[in-house]
Amino acid sequence: MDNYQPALNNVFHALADPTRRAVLRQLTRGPASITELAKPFDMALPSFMKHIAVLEESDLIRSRKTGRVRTCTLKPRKLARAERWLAEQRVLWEDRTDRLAAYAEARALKETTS
Amino acid sequence: MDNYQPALNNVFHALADPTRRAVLRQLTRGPASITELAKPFDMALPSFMKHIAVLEESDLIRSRKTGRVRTCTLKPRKLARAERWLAEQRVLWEDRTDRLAAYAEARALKETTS
DNA sequence: TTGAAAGTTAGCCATTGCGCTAACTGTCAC
DNA sequence: GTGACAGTTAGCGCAATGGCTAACTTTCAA
Repeated sequence: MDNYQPALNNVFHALADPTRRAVLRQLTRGPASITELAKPFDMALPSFMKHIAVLEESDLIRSRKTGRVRTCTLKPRKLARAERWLAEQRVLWEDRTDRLAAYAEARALKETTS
Repeated sequence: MDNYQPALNNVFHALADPTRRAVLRQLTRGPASITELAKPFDMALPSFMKHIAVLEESDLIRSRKTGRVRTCTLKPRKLARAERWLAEQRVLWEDRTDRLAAYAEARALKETTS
């Protein structure tokens, strides 16, 4: 079932912000430093770093510091997990609508033949 | 690009709460009334109804009142959109890792033949 | 060795999120 | 028509979110 699943809480929360989604998208093109990632955004660095922290706590990215530059990398496992949860709901939903459609069809058929 | 996309903000925010995810899952089994949906949760009704409001504002469910009972229905279009966004990122990332793998392989081959 | 670059820490502020209780409005069943 | 049932409204409290500035640390390059 959907018992707790705190990982999903974090991941979906992280995804709920457009800045963070844009960062993830940028990281699909490869690793990047904080300032590189921050460049497109009209935002003070400390504010931006909070977004990075959220992404890292949700395990969607990893970051490693060498010298004075911190490099971020995408960590797509949790992204895949979120996708799987959504796909699962869709399947449940589709199964149900399929059954409904089949039922309706059977009913309609019975109607015409009776 | 990921320009704004306020719909995704709402959808991911809605999905970030385990109560709301559980409600969605329940709704895959078919429409249900508010009190029916609320039953599994140890929560006052007004609190629960805020969750319903969030789900409705994010366009993940629809609700309609007849008599004194309000019935909720899943509205899976936005769920599909969220899934698509995630799949898109995965594809971008996989493309990139494929190219990297191909590059590494080509390099390794060149190494052994030189 | 000194100045700029890249982060980092600390602290402030306004808004939103998520829970509660109390009291109210309709509707249904008897 | 009266009581219970299903939901709704209003308002409170606290923690988290998402932005800011100011000041600091560490590293690199000239």
